[in-house]
Amino acid sequence: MSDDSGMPTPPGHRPRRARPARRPLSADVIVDTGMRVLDAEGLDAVTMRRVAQELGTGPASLYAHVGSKDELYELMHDRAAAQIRLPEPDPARWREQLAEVAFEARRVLASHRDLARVSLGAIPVGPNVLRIAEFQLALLRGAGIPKRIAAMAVDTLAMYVDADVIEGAIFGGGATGPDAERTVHENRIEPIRAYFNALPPDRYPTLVGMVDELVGGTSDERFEFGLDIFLRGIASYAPS
Amino acid sequence: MSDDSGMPTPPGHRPRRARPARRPLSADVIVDTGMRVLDAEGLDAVTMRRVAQELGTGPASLYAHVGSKDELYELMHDRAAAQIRLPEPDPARWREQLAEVAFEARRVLASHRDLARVSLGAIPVGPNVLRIAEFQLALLRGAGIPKRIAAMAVDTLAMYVDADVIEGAIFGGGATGPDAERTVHENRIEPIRAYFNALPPDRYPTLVGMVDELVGGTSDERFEFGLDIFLRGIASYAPS
DNA sequence: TCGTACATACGAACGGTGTTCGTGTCAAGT
DNA sequence: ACTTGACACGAACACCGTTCGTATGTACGA
Repeated sequence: MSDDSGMPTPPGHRPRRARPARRPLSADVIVDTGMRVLDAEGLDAVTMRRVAQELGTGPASLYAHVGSKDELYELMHDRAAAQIRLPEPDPARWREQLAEVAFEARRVLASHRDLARVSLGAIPVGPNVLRIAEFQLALLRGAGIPKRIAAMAVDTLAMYVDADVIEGAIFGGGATGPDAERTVHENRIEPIRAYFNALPPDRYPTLVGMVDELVGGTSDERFEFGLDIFLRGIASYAPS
Repeated sequence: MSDDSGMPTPPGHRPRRARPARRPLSADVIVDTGMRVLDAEGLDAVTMRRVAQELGTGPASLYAHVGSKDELYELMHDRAAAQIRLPEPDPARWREQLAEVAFEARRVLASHRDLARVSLGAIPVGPNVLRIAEFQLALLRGAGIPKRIAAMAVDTLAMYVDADVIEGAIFGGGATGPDAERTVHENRIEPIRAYFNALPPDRYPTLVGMVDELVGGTSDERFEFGLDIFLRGIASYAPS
């Protein structure tokens, strides 16, 4: 990436365009730019106009390479799914490996702000999301889980990961600084605790007696809790 | 509801307004109207302008009663939660009752199109969603489930219901007619099956061998499957 | 009964959105 | 050198959430 800003136009070099040597537009650079905006400002900031502006052009230019905003979102989702690393399959350790993949998928998805909103309720079609599904299905089938159960398990597992990331994204909000956790706690958690504590105890007797447990649990704890229950349940369908 | 359309204005009755005897605007009628639009055309159709138009006024008038569109959405969500019927608590049947509530919540949420998108990732604050939470917590605590586990369980359960309804909403789309199921099958399921069948078997060997199981399972089957696993997992934390 | 004060209603506008159309421009093929 | 076809993009359309200032009807005090 050379930086020619500040250089005057050489004489005789009639600029062939307003922006000389324009970068070739393509679906890839559009998705790239979308990911940059996403990571910096969240999914709602990823608009056609914003991405076009970032590329130094207008929104109409994008539609030659991306069918619609939703299609761009799906391409971004598959791009993110490409970052999910899969271990070498080891059928003997299928439960551990399924948990590994779930954690890894959660980590990657959560690292891209609220991108998970796209994947929840979207039918997996991209090559990378299918790659994950194939891995999980192979693991389950290798463990002797029936087809019907394996199919439902993969669906439910993806749903669980997506939903958890979405829930986590409404807190964090994306600010990942050194004292981000403290700020989040003060600004988000504390008001909720106060609200719950102020609830009428005669109407919600059990709830007000559990405020600490309700607002206190870490997102990681809750994820691991649900994942463990789910995997134990699946294991009950395995032979042996 | 009388119908005075077609009647001329009686002489001497100067209309006090352009729309005589205007109905009083209030948060309640705004939420009512929002629910009507939601049920008819889906959440995306519920815009400030659309609701205002339905009420024969402009969008600015709504802001005297509802703080923002998001607040309207939350009010609508709580209104829907009011329709969830809870059984008489019976601690001895806590597992069955928890399943009952989950099914009932799913039924009600699904009957309002994609309203579930609002509730996923929203902190429960409305009186009606808190009423559900209180019921579930009381049931779990009554069964001897530890506070920490019970808190995570209701969180996860609500998340599961919401995510399932959202996933279901991208199919159905809301069209609930006599032959709706057949149409959905032809227009949505069949293309997906075709796409999966056309996938390269060398890259996705396990997946292409399970197409029927992947696209075939009913939404109800899958929900019951996950719910059963989850409740069995929770039960393992109960004493006895 | 009249005048005033107040809460509500709302027209108009601001700055944004996704998407389409028609035109313009470039580079490769003949 | 000329044609052709793909791509870029300015302008516009029809929406969106939200705010501001003004108009209006009602209730109340004098």
